[in-house]
Amino acid sequence: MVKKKKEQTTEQVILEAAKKVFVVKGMAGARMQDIADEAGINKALLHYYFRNKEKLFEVIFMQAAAELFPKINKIFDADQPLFEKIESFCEEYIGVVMGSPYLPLFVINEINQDPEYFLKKVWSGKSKPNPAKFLEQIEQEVKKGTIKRVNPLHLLMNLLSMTIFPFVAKPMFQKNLGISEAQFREAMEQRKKEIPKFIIDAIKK
Amino acid sequence: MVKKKKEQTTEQVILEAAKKVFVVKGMAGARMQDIADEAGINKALLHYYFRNKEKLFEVIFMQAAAELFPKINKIFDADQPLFEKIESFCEEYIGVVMGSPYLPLFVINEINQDPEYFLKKVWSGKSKPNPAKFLEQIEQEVKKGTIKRVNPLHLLMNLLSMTIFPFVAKPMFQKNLGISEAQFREAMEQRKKEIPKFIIDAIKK
DNA sequence: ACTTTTGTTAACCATTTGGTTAAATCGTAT
DNA sequence: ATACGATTTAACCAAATGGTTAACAAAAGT
Repeated sequence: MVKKKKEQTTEQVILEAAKKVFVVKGMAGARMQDIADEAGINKALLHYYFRNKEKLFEVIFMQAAAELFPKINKIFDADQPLFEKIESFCEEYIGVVMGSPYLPLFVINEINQDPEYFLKKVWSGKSKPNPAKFLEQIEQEVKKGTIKRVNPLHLLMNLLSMTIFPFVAKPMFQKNLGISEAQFREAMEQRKKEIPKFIIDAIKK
Repeated sequence: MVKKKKEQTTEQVILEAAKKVFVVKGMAGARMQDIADEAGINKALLHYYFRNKEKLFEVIFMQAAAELFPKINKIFDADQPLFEKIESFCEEYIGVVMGSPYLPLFVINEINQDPEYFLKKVWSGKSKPNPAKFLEQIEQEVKKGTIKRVNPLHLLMNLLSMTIFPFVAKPMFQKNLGISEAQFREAMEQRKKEIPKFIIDAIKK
């Protein structure tokens, strides 16, 4: 479990290890000793760098949130036609999440554990996703008559669901459908194009 | 926290309390003392009825799985035209989950924690979902030319994603979009019709 | 009536776990 | 070399937590 490249600072090694453990086990299930072991260091050293479990968790959680949410904003707020926006969202977002497939479930899970904390800590002003513009854009297209009369909220939910859920339910899908790691990756790769096609087919007139 | 109707047996009271606590906190986060308190009993009595935490958890988890999975089977295996099947799946499944909105995340989460255990314990023969028939049916429709050339796997994923994910990400959606409990319920009620319409629009020729 | 079984409790125990301490070691500037 | 702060460790501590024990009460047989 230990790999200590001399190029990395101890703090980086700890953060990597903590991320690995927290993301898989969650705040409640993670053990400080496990993180120390994973980092190849002493437990006391862990507390030397990060005063306590909560502090360490906060860093990891914020890091994870920062990896997932701002991306959404940038795409939704972009100045782009609706269909292109949907395409680039799927392309980029699936790309990001394929790099860390366990992040979405981790974040969703911890939000569920304490939604208020999340609201305050993560979205205190800056990176708060603002889907209003995207919803507005959908409504515009409806009025222009370029797409069917769809409820923007449901369209947004559909887009996010189809993009994110397969990663959240990954082990379930794999065990149930007998899908290997490679096959899963391939399927997700396909979904970058499949989802936009599916959505556009559903809403275009 | 305590409500002890004399009609209920102690075991039932314990199971209800355990479900409440486990579903919200997860196996790792749940405390036996919390469950005892919630049930209004002594911690020792908890161990009298269920030898240990693992055993109690197993009962709750199996119960939760039994509440979620067999439903899927019955609908997917039914003898019904594809479009109707999609409609009745959304209608019934959203109905079920609205009754216990936290179950899906709980189950998904614990499956993630140990996929092998899940495979053995929950799907040992009987209630194992078998989407093969549903996938086959889609392929038939494609060959008949009644729907577009869609990849059945992706269609299945899309259906499940759109149906289940909003419940999994419920607090996130609520906090982000400023949706009240009532509004959420209303939106989910709409989705019973919205999702089938969306899917059918996407795939019908 | 009384004996046995079942249900329930308070007090206790052992282990796990987050966190601390004081001493040792390493790097670097003087 | 040596002084000194930053880093690292082994040993320790206190609280939390899962689980047990022994005594007691309530039902159920007899």
